[in-house]
Amino acid sequence: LIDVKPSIPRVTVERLPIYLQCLDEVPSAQWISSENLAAMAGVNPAQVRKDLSYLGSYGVRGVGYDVDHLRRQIELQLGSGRVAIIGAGNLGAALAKYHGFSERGFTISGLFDDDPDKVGTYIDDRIVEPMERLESALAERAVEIAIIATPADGAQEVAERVAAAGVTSILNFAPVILQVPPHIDVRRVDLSTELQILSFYIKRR
Amino acid sequence: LIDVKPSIPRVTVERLPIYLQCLDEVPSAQWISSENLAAMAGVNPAQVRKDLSYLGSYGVRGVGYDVDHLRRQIELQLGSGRVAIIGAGNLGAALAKYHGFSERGFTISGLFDDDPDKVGTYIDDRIVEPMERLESALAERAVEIAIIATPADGAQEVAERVAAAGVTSILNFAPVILQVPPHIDVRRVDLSTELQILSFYIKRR
DNA sequence: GTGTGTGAAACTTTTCACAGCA
DNA sequence: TGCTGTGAAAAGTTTCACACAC
Repeated sequence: LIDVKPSIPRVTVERLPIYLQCLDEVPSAQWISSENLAAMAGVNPAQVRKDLSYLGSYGVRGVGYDVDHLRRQIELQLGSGRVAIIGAGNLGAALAKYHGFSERGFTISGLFDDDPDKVGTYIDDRIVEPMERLESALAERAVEIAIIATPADGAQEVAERVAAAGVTSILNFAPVILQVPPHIDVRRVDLSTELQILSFYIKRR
Repeated sequence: LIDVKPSIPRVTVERLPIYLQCLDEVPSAQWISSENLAAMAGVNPAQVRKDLSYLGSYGVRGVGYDVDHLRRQIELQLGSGRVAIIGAGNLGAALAKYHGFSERGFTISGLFDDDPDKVGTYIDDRIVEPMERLESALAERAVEIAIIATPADGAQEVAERVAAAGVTSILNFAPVILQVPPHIDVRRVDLSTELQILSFYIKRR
């Protein structure tokens, strides 16, 4: 047991998508320095170099990073996958119509709702399926990520159902803190929370 | 110059909305221990105590925290404010219809779009206003936070316009990294980014 | 010369552990 | 006795600064 930690720090993982987004604005077949990329991403150049060094040594000293190669390496780490959206209300429907997911390699493989008036209707050529089919559909289609876009009061139950169906990653838009077993990975997106944080700093100027 | 830092750490500010959300699930006129609140929030009890101690000493030794009092204190810190939504597409419209903002004390004081077909229409009894009126409306209504829900290619320009109009806090849903002067506070919500982070950890199990 | 890769230093955040108060 | 408030230790993160490769 000599050394056992080649793993990428959590904070670095959270910055990789930012670098990828910045690289999209740079022409292919070009080189970029850590200083330039840092300016685009709004971070320190040393941070860029350290972050990218976790992926391997892809830079060239005296030159910088090959934009295309770097983009491919980051995409390789972050990957892609099959997602299902649970809840076809305002937010769920907006997510179903959003095409940014597929640009990043994610496929929407299901859209579920418990409202009988919505089930069977189409949102942007994607049919709304009944909640009864949730478990079987997730398993059949090998869905890896569940997006919870239900109202607050249904979210916990949905989380338990998708977890029981074998999904281990959840993106939660419902304004509740989900209680899940430790092997389930939850990320939270809460709109009011973001406004509250901004508001905190407005008061302290 | 003896001591000059009573300020609340950034990470603590980001957790306060979580505690507030947890407290909403607890009956009023009750007491809660750091251990219970920590379990609900998914953090360590010592962290809860340290976070809350930055707000002052509101706990009672041997008993815990008064739920109502704690809720009021956190709300006092996080506050409320007037927000405008720029972009009335899928996402902007969903945000305009979302009632969670007002439950947390935020008022939507304007919804703007540059599509002449949308201007003048109503989304959930809120009228869509033309982009020409953006600056004057933000100033007149003393808007403090701008929510950018435009496509990627319009976002940077919108950020510059709202900044020029005096708004110093931006919640950005467009999938670009905004370039803004340092006194502007930007928070980013990017759906693909969240999926990519989840996907990274799926690959490493 | 130019800009990466990386140890070491500085700083931030989390967790421990226990004194102190109801 | 039970649980907070908080110094001090541990862990994690950022930044510096410079050797080294192109």
